[in-house]
Amino acid sequence: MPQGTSIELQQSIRIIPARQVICREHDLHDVVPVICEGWAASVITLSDGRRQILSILLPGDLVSTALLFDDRADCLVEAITDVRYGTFKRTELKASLFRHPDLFAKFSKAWIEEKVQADQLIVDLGRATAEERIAGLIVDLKDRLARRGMVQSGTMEMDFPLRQHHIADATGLTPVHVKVLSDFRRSGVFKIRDRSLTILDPFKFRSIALTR
Amino acid sequence: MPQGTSIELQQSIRIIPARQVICREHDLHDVVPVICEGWAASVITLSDGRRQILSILLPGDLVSTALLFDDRADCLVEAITDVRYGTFKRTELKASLFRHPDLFAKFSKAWIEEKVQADQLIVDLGRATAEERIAGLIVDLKDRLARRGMVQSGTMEMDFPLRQHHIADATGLTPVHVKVLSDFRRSGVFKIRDRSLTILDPFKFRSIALTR
DNA sequence: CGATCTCTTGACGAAAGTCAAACTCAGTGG
DNA sequence: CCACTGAGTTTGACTTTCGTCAAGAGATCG
Repeated sequence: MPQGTSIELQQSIRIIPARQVICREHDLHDVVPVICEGWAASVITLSDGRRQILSILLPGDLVSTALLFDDRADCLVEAITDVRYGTFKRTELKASLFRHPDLFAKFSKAWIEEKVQADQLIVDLGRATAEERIAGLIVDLKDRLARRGMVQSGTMEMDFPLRQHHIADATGLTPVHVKVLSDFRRSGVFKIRDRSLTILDPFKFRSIALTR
Repeated sequence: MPQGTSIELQQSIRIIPARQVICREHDLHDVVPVICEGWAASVITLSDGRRQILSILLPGDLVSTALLFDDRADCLVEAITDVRYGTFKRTELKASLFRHPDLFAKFSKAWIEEKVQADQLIVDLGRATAEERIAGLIVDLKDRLARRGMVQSGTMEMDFPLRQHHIADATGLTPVHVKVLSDFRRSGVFKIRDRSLTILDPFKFRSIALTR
């Protein structure tokens, strides 16, 4: 969200290798992390090992807008790829929010965006079939990457570092049941190779995903 | 959230009978509604008729914190019972948010609460069984009602105006499959009668709901 | 090179959905 | 007072979707 947030804010940069934890559930933090490079995921882990990904974080994403007003993280944040992220001091960020109305506007937009994403996921998990969920996840990622200029406009190709267990955890399915993926590939909707996804039939693809 | 929000804010009171719409998806509003009395639900409707309840609104609830910064409602709000609600002018409310730090604090707390609720629902829909979802819904309602002093402390009895289709829409199940309810009643965990629910075995009940 | 991830497939079972019928319970109007 | 209606609930038989388990085949990485 904070492209062009060139205000006087200090931020320190950190790097985390793939699969490592960026912040833990119930940890206390005086900083707010923002992803600069790589993919991450916020995930809830249940006592019996079941996992649910709440959101996949892409470059430019604030880990959670709630962290601006609460120092207790409410979920685990894991790096999917190697991740470079910056951290803003909460007190400073909060203070400058009041001093800079345009920053505040950007922030409230990020928050609404976050809520819309969450609501969409609720509908997907509550009412969509396995096909619809997976198509929905990929359409969503494609749109968000496109907004960042991270989809090759000609070939519709993009980075796609997700493992099947990521897809399963994000869609509420099991890794094995992601055999729907194979069906998609066989029917020529998209292809995945070398951690990279190409959409072959954008129209058909979007028609599978859930429409409101 | 706004108990004790005794600032100079104007609010007009409206009344809506059960089953009527309080605000429609994509409607534009210059006011922010707050439930004063009765139960309501924010719900997403898909083109083919599938429905998903995003949240059940109880007395004292802001319909959505996002409405403070966006005039476009992102979901339908329906009255479950007869509902009395107040409406604040957005511009006024927003302005006084900056003038009154304690109101801002209350508001950011409401927002975090809203996000925690949404995340919990995501986990329930993504990873919980039918039993766990229904128990989770009821435990959640019980806790929220208790915080409002709306549960009889001795008998653990509370208003419960939800129809089975509400429960189904809230848990991502079908009305018929809510036969799990019958199982619960048979096994003596709670009873429902005359739009009123009594928890008979609180401990067992909470142990069924999903624990993080 | 093992050792660990990762993906794929298939057989089987469990959970949840669909369809249909009967029953309850308020209204409602003759 | 009594059919008539319509929404809501309950039940059972049957189908579909998805999960579980297990095995094997590539990857990938020290």
